[in-house]
Amino acid sequence: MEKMLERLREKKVKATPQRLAVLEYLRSGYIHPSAEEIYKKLKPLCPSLSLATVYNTLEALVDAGAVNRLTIDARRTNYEYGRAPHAHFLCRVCGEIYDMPIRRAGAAVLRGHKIEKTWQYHQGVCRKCLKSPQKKI
Amino acid sequence: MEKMLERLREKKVKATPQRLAVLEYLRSGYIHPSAEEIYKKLKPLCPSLSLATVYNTLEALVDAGAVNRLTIDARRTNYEYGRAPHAHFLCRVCGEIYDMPIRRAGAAVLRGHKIEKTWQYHQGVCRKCLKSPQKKI
DNA sequence: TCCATAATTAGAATAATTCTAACATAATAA
DNA sequence: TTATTATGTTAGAATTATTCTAATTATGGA
Repeated sequence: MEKMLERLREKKVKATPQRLAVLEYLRSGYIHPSAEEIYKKLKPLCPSLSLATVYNTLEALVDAGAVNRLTIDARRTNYEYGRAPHAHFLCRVCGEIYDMPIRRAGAAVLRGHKIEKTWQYHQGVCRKCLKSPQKKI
Repeated sequence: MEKMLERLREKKVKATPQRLAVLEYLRSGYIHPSAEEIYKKLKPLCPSLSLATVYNTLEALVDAGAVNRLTIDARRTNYEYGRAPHAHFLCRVCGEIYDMPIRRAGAAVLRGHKIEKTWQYHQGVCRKCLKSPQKKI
């Protein structure tokens, strides 16, 4: 946690109570909540908290590398504490997200979950944008 | 294309002009448009087309296995023609999506694109839902 | 402590997606 | 073919996740 605070300081992200609450909540388990879920969970503990702050905070924490943004579920964006790289599994019945080991694609059962589809997503800067000096990268 | 029509017939998906137009558009290139983009492209060719139909059609085509739904970009859902499995790359500067070969995670340059982050997503039915007989799976 | 900057807040605005209900079309039965 | 039924299409309204706005408040450094 101390390391994380240092990392935030380096990125000029102020360690406010709201941000620490969000970060601590994400760190508290292998969970993948949406912004709304985080807000509902923390609101009783931090009554002044607003949903906009949760969104702002998540953005700041993602930018600082402390939190991962998951786009596995088209209905909402989910977030997790930034641990070692791993894959994710979304249940198409209940919507639950599970952590998974990274592995090659292919239908199978892994950790008891029936895998029906697999995607691999990369993000970065494309070759066009790498060449165009007008946009800040 | 004939194979695809058969597959649709099997799934009881009627081959309407709107559906064929969407499928043909997706098949016409290695493209990853959003519902809105598909609508704007096809509206001049098919003036009665509505955006709701594009959404309905995409849902039917995804269910039939003819089209893939991509959740790489949190701002919108993208779609592609169902070809052989491959990975995707999202440029964080311009938002363009590129097809990529499947490979192990790790930062690198691939096809000229600078990869900064990688995710692997699986979808299916989780072990809990596999066991619960009340929900239809 | 004071100050400048950055963060928080509530509520309004936006935009992607889904829903609704009327109408149209296609498939099936008679 | 004609009638019947099921399915698909449509426009516009509704919903909902997310972003924006502008006023207020808190933070960290001097």
